[in-house]
Amino acid sequence: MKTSTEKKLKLTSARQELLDIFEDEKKPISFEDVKNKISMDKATFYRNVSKFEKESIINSFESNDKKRYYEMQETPHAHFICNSCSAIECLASVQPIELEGYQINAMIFKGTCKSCNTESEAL
Amino acid sequence: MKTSTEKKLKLTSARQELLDIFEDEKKPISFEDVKNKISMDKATFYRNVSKFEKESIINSFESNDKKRYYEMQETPHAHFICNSCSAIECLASVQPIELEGYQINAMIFKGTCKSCNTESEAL
DNA sequence: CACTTAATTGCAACTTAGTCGCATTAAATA
DNA sequence: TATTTAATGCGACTAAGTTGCAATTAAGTG
Repeated sequence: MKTSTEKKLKLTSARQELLDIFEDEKKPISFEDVKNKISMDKATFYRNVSKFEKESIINSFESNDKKRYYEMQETPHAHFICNSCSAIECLASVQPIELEGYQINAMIFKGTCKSCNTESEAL
Repeated sequence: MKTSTEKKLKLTSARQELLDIFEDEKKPISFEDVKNKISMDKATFYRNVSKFEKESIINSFESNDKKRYYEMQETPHAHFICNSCSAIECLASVQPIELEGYQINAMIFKGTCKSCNTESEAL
């Protein structure tokens, strides 16, 4: 990760708090997911993740549930969103796709996840 | 498309209006896109697209702009969402991906589309 | 360290996509 | 055409995310 001076972002306590959380988490998280753990206001949360994203520190995408999910920008990988239980999984094994003329930064698959599949088979 | 009796859905004028629009459009549309063309209330729009989706008549997904997009469920295809201009394109050529244990119903790619790519190169 | 300044914060008010309860209306069926 | 049950319009509501503003704080400078 680049330092705050390189990015000309001040390293405030709110930002440190967020960076710690994002580094601990191994999957994308929404404001809802962290609102009880953090001490900052939601406006501060949103303003900071927005800045982090502009500086390429984190990535984000919208899920099925009208919420935006954020995660550290580390090794690029695809995501799977379950239409049944809304779980989000990171897919390390899926190879990035090439498309003439397009620059692809993210891949999202939707459908039914492993555990929801097994449940419905059991019926 | 299955008939309304098979689906036990009444074929109301609002539903006919929506089906006509979805058949005309060749790309996913949001409520915003059609609100001036339709005569029904927004609650009716949302209730109907929700029923259509349950009955597998249409598909939907969320875009970058916090809006949900709907389209007829015809030949399955991937979608591309441009992070720069928010345009949504249907990608007929992309082959569906298989993933052990998962059932994949939709594939979404995000990045920069052809025209936004060319624009930035021109600078 | 004290001083300055621009960036950041909290707060409250706001915006907007989508939902919900309810009384009214309109399909489908007999 | 009478009955029934689903569907509609309306208005009020919800919740994610945004914005303006005054107060605060990080970081650089002497």
